[in-house]
Amino acid sequence: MKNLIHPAPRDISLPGVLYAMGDATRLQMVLCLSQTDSACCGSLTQDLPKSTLTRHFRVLRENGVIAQEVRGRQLVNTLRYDVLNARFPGLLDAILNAAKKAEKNASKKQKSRK
Amino acid sequence: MKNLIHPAPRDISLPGVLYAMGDATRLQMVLCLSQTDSACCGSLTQDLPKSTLTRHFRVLRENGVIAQEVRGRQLVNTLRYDVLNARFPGLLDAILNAAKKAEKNASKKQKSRK
DNA sequence: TCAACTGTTCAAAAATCACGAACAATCGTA
DNA sequence: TACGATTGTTCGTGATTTTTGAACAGTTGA
Repeated sequence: MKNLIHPAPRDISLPGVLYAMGDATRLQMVLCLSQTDSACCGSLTQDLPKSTLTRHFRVLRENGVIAQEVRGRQLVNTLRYDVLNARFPGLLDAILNAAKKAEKNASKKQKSRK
Repeated sequence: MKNLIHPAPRDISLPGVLYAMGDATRLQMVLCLSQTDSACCGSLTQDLPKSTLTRHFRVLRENGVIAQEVRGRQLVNTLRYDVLNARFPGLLDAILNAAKKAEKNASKKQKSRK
């Protein structure tokens, strides 16, 4: 019933990946997936309406950043780590490291973007 | 007369940087600046209207990716390489390397994003 | 079967983006 | 100084994208 489109590795574009992660909410999602490998990020689920989350996950998926798999009545999201790493070596780690650092700083003091 | 706002290094946000580069045109600009260190990218200047270029450069500047300096009647754009590298180690190189590779592939065969 | 749960779709409002036209500042030259 | 050419900005409008609530659809467990 679900038609989840995932781009093939060769169809993952660099601007697409950067765009997908160039949003504070989505970056948080990716960071969360990289650490917990869980289906969903509970902390975000509480803050934003469902339809907004649906869209953010779709953007991440359509740009090749995550994979989504139907499991029962919920969707399991996983970071396409190996695929991304093969296609853009070092990129994901650099982003994740920077995001982790930024998160640590933010925990001391609130920050906003742009 | 010009009021060119440049964020301080500590105010450069990761989502902001990714967002700024998450656009094919702007990524091209950054790649161009990384290679030629010239004021402007001639190939782009021809394709897009001036007002659009103004906006793209502004997005890059306001998100801390480039610096703009008035020199006579033109603007000199430079990549804030050292600043970005200090703040997000490895990130810029990973992006630039990926962009270079993508550019090479694109030269054989036309590609589009998203 | 049915209620709870998870997520999608749809539509409308808000925000952002692209771009042409008019404008502003600077340079070189007379 | 005056003027034309050059370079880039600002503004307004239409197009596109994003957000979000409300209604809907599929799955699970009792």
